Amino acid sequence: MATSIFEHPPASERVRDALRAAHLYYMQDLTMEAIAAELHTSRSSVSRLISYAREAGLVEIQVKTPAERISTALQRIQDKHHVTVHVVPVPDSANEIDRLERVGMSAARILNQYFDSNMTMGIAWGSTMSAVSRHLQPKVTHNSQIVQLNGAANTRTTGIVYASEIMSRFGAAYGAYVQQFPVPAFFDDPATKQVLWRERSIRRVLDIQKRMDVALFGLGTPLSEVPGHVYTSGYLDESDFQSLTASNVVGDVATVFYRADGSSSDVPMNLRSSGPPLEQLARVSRRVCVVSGKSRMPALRGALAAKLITDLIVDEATLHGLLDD
Amino acid sequence: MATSIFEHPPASERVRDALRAAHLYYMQDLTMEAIAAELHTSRSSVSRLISYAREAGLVEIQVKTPAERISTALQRIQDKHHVTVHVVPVPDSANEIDRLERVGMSAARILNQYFDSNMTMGIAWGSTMSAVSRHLQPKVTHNSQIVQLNGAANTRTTGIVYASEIMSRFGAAYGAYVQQFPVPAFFDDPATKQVLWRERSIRRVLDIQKRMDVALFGLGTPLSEVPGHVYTSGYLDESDFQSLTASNVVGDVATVFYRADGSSSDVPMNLRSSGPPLEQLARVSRRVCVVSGKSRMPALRGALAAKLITDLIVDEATLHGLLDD
DNA sequence: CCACGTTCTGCACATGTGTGCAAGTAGCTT
DNA sequence: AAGCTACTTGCACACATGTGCAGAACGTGG
Repeated sequence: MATSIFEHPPASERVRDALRAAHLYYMQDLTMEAIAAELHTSRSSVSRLISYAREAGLVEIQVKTPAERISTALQRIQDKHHVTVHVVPVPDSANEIDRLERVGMSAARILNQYFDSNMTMGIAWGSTMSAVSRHLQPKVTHNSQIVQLNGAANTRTTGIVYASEIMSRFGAAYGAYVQQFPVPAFFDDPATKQVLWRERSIRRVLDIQKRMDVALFGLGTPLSEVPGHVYTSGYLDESDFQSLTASNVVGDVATVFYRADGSSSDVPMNLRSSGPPLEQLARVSRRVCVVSGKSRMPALRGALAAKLITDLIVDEATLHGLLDD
Repeated sequence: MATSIFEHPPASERVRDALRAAHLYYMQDLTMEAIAAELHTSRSSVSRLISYAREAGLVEIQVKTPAERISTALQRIQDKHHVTVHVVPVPDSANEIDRLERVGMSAARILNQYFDSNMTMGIAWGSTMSAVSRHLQPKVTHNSQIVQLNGAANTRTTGIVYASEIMSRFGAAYGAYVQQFPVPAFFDDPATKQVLWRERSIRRVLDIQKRMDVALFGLGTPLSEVPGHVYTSGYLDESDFQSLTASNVVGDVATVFYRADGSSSDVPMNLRSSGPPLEQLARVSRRVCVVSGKSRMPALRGALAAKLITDLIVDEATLHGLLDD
């Protein structure tokens, strides 16, 4: 009876039962009542077991759009940019907050198809990533890690709480090791960055970033009336904005800026940014971008032009704007 | 308003709505009530749409056993025979009929992970395959085909109705082309088989069989008190049974017999069988075997010894018998 | 234009599932 | 052994979903 020394019996028995209940429920279409009888327990316990199975990621549910259901306009976009588009249905009446929330939830579910054991996922931070992180669907993985793509400290706060909260949600959902990146989002002086980038502790993180299998990011935009987190929370000052405008920047990924044509070289701000150069990002084999809201459309067009995206998760209305090109 | 000339509007609009409803339900966790409001329809219609989405294979649900939950005994079996085992939970109290039904249902669901567009699946026939066929989960595929592995005619009937019913259920579930194999299960004279096998119409089918990507089969057993379909329905006569006994046969796959050690050469009956030689079967990249009931255990041991199986779907009780080796 | 059969819709009810709560249980401490 | 906390269980109820049925909408053919 005294078995608590082992990790197995207490929690593991629960997993075993949950697995069995889930199998009977989803694979054999038994009702919870019937399952309760088989497991010699009450129906409510079965309900809880199945909830647990879902929450623990023992059950995977996906909605698949048959290829022939994809509109030709969308097909053209996909072919042109070598991108897989996941359309998130959101009523036109929804406000930006709801929209972001729902896209985030869908993105979180879709993500589970792409992330698995032995993988490294790089993630940016921002309002979009925050939304995604709040809806992550747990999934058991081993030997996987999450690495932060760009620093979050700014002149007002260290940004640690905000970014690390996002990071740790990812870590918790996948049981992955979390690698933070404790540097400012932007350096005041490019030289400081150069120097710091030679530090071994920093290079360790940069190396992990270079080897990541999946990159997950939202898009920032300086143009919108509802700008991203970066543009409102003390990361940029007036001269920075002027610099971005002068460079014709339309958006950013992990605080690295690009123009409408997708180019990002010669943007002075990028020399001071802690995010990965976009050429490097483009070498990651899967690059998942989450976009919500029409205000991000110019940024999205630029990101597509820069070939930054392999998988795009976007709300319906924004996508429709894109189709009109 | 008059658009019924096109194939699109009538049925396709339904698919579109079903897809949207399913997405909102499974990916965004909305209640059917909320979805009804978004789609401007009643809650009951949404319930029906989502049912339809499930039935049409637009939604895929799978229960995944985390690797660390697999018992070491099972792990040993898997490693030894290079096989992936899917355990189907069935209460010990269940009778053989229920057991078969439930294993069949689970097998049908699992199968969807393995069969997709541009694939050819070979299937045997028998009581197990019949059970599987009755529970197939539809899935949209293109350019796929189902090919019958062995003939079904016998001295009493042409077996066409029985086997072709199984076949066509598979075809319907996957939208696949169905290739029947209109020959007897066993020839009276091996020479007849040799001659027929040279016919171009027959060789076409044999060629398709050789190129199949997935083989799906149950196991026959001559030993059981509850024998498989082949052993009870006029396929074999008294002398055939004696021949099998003399050859120490423990089971068959698609009416090709093997011994406990997995060997199948020198079994005279096989010269007259219409099924694919086991050496040929073993070259198929995925070979899914469905087994239900302890009576099939000797047949299962033999099939494992013959390395016929890459994926085994088996009820819990039968598996436990196997683990005691 | 009407009569007919078919399909679709929403209502009302039946069934199935989720959850707050109180009682019970197990492990641990004193 | 009693007392404590943390967790689990089943009940009763609230909520969510499935479905038979009657009427509406649609398409078809007379």
